[in-house]
Amino acid sequence: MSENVALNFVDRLVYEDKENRNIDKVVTRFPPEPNGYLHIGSAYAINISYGIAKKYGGQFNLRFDDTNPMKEDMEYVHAIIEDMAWLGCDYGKEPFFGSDYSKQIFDYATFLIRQGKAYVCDLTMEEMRTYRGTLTESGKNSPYRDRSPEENLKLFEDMRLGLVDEGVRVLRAKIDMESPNLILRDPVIYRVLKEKHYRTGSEWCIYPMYDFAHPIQDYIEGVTHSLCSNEFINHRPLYDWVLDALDLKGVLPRQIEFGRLNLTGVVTSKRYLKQLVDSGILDGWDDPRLPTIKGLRRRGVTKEAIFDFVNEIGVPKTSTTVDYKMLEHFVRQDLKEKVMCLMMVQSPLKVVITNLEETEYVDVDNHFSNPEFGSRKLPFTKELYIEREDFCEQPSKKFKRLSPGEEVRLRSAYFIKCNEVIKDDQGEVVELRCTYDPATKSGSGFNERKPKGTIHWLSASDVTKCTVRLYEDLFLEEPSDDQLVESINMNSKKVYEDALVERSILKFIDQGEKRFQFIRNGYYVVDKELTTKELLVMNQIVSLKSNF
RNA sequence: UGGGUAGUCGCCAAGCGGUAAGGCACUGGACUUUGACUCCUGUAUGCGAAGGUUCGAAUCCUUCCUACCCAGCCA
Repeated sequence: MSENVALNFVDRLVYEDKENRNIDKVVTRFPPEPNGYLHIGSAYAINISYGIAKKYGGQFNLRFDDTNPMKEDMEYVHAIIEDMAWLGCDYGKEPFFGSDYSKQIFDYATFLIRQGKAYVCDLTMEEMRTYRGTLTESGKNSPYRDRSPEENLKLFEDMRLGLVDEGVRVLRAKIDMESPNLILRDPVIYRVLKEKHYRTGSEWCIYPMYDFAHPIQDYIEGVTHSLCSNEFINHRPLYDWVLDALDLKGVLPRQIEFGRLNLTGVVTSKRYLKQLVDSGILDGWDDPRLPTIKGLRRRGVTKEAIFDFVNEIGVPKTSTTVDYKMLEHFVRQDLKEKVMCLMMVQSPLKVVITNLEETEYVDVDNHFSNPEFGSRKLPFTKELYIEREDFCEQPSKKFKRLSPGEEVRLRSAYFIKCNEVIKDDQGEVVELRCTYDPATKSGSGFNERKPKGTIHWLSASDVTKCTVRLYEDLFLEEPSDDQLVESINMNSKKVYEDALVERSILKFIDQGEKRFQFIRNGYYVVDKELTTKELLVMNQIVSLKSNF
């Protein structure tokens, strides 16, 4: 055994447990309910369980926790499988389904009944709430608590046969109505649900509750460490109670909880996500502003960046709210070495080089530091475009771009000097007349003057139009429960329909490149959904950092 | 007011009785044909608070304070 370098407290617990209980194969699992889409918080949870399994050479399962026919759907199963594949987490050949264990779980329930540890209860929901007591007052026993195993068996069978209506009777574990932990006050472990299940159809009309099903599912799969988020910490005694009451043999699973991950500027709960998508303000589950895996993917975030990010966060014991900037950092970090650098202008401003007649081709590096990316030729012509924001008629002293009478370098080309500003009737600048200095050619070593700055540009003869979409935080402040939709930052999406990008991008896209750095603008990805033969649509993945 | 979990820089987070790692963000500077990248630089005499034990405490003890979770026939 190699020396254990504990990554976090979960790792440490697993390591000790592995030694103490002589576990030779660590098995973990990720158990999503197929009632929504995976998101960054899921990736974080997956990474913890997957990471542990991988570290100990064990096994990692994907299991659909589908014991509630009211909420689950095959659509989500497919979506989750697709996202898992994209994330590249290997969970063996096939995913598992909790619903495949229906019969076994049912048999365990009858075992419990025979042991006198579970009973059928006729209390209504309201009555049960009353009997349960409160946080400070203990509960009292159900009048049905002492039914005989025989009677319970019969009643439970009636439930299974569909002879009992929903809400009329449930199966409860007989634990302790006086427990200070409300979870242990005779929890319901089976209820009647006559809804069609998306996989088992109407084969069953009773379904186990999470607290009963989960430990059994874990046990059946040989899961040794059932890692889940903090909200289940109060459930652990019940998890252990079930395992113990069932008198199971072999290595029993152990539940360990970790803190949830929250990100500033976004929400991750399925309920909120659904509300947002349903509001119609977003463009669906894969809206690039959403922290869903599909959204992040469409946004252009790489899985490498996601995993670097969640790994850096570690495994906290309490829930945390991490600054979104940290994710952005890892996105830039990942992309900067991977993608080529092209030039794009979001809001073009025409520039005419008055002293240039003949087109000249200049050599432009495809990457800011890595020569392996090669270079390309770009035409330097009389008519150019620059970024509207790179010109200012009355600049402040700190402005390091183009202004009247000042000189800047066009990247990889020449210095240009602005001599004349042409405006339309409204007084808006529509064109700049500039001269270039042939002596200042890029690479010539010219250093007699320093330009104000270096800006990017495009030749009017060598552009292709594209739509560029920029994103900001979906929420500027933590939204409250009832103000979720109202709290949406309506400026979170900005669309530039008149953006121009150098034509060479089309060639690179054909060669399979989807992500680029647009110099001085940021990292962008081709939007697969919106891009057509006629129209190129790009999403900004993340901007470049800027001190300006 | 019951039970549970947790409090280390603005945000994450190491630390596990020997004198406060690291990352993000931010500062200042160097470099620069991306105001990028990179590289330096600075940033908790302080670890929720107060006591105590100890030669020595973020680490052990006591009390207190704060936050989060639990009263679904959801997961």
